[in-house]
Amino acid sequence: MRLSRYFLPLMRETPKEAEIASHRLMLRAGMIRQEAAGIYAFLPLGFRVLQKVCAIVREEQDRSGAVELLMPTIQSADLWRESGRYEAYGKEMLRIKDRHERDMLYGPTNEEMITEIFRSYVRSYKDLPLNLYHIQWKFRDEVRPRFGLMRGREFLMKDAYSFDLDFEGAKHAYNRMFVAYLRTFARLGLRSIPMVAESGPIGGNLSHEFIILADTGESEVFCDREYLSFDVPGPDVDFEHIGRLQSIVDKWTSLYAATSEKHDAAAFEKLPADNRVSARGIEVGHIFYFGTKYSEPMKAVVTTQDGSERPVHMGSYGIGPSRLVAAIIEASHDEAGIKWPEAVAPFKATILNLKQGGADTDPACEKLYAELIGKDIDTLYDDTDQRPGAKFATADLIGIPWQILVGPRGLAEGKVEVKRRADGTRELMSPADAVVRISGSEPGTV
RNA sequence: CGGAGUGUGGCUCAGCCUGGUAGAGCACCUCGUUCGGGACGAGGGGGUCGCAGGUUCAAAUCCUGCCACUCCGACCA
Repeated sequence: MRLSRYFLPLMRETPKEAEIASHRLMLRAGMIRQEAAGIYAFLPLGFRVLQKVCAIVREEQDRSGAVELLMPTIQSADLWRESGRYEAYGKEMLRIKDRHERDMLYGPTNEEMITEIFRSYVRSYKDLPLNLYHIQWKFRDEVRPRFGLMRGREFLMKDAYSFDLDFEGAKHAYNRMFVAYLRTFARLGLRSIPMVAESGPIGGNLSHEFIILADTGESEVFCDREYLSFDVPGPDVDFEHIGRLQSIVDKWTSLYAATSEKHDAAAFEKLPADNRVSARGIEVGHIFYFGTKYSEPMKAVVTTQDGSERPVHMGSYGIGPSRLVAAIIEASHDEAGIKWPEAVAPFKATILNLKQGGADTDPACEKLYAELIGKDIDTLYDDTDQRPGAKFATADLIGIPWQILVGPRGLAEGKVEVKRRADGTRELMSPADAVVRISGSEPGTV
């Protein structure tokens, strides 16, 4: 992409409403625009990142055995009356009437609808287990939206719903998501820690929040330092193997980790002092098992082997990709701007023509640009007539991982300078070596 | 929902107390000079001062109501 043809409305000054780093940087980098309280448009740069986050979420959901579909944002109130939640949900639910005065709503979540879909088609225990998910916009009319995308009213959510014959099956479904979440966040360059969350009406311990540590996190969290060095399951993890999956989950739930609501100060004090991590955290995922809470009232039943009917055991599993975009920035930025992990960077590389219009720099940039595009590397070519300093500032602000500086000084020796945004390293190399270096760089780490 | 604030050009803000022709910096447009860490000169465009009512010869400024947004607290991917 040539910057001169792109739509990248940068801001040099910080809009006064933005208090936290991710909000400030997303506005300054031209990623989002607020349209109303807690409601944002994704501008091209922000949309690219959002799509990359979604792609990774999707890949890991698919890998774990979940099946994607897409449900609508607008739902009928009747469905919610069946589950009893229409009255219970309160003012957070945006209620709408259509032209025939029918009660509709903008979905804050989809348990009812997925249960309705499931019960319409599934009759036999042989069709289980099943996990259906979608990535769709949600609306929750929060009393007080804040922190930009971190706590918006409209937000993108990946929500998955599992259906199993019994508790044992549901537990395996839960474990699949547990491991898929560990992998998803790791691929996004984040270290997530599963923390015990409020369990549903069924009880037990089958509810976890996935928290990432960040100084500007919204809640206080406590955990054992050892979590920070745990290995994340690799891409070859066998999601069908009940025992192996369980042992991974057991390991990741063996140590102390809790949000402030579930914090047990006495248990925490028993850890060696060096192991006590007390920090701020951002919730980026939440999984829970809720048994037959919806399947019973909504009659989502299957016929079992002995011919009887039984309500299915369900669980639901949420990740907020739009919040994740903000969370990644909270976890990785500096004074100059965002430092994207390569896996989600809007562009992998940028070429900065330090003398636009120069007899030597122009053709050198064009050649580099063509080579990177030829290698299918997302590249932003800054071909504007800005001064070099402004180009550096732009590249740093929007956080492109690899910056290729093409100026007369280097070119005189047949070199360009390659800078890595995440760690600030710089190298002088030939343009051909720069292309090789960037195309061969390790993705997924900061 | 309780508390505290803010609305003046695209952005950051001054002007309001003490009413009298709407300002600055950045951004934008034109020309020229520049070009390795947010350039310089000259010229130029752009604002129903959130909305409605009131007071006044006269309202961005004073009064009343409304709306929007932000921040702090209780709730949530």
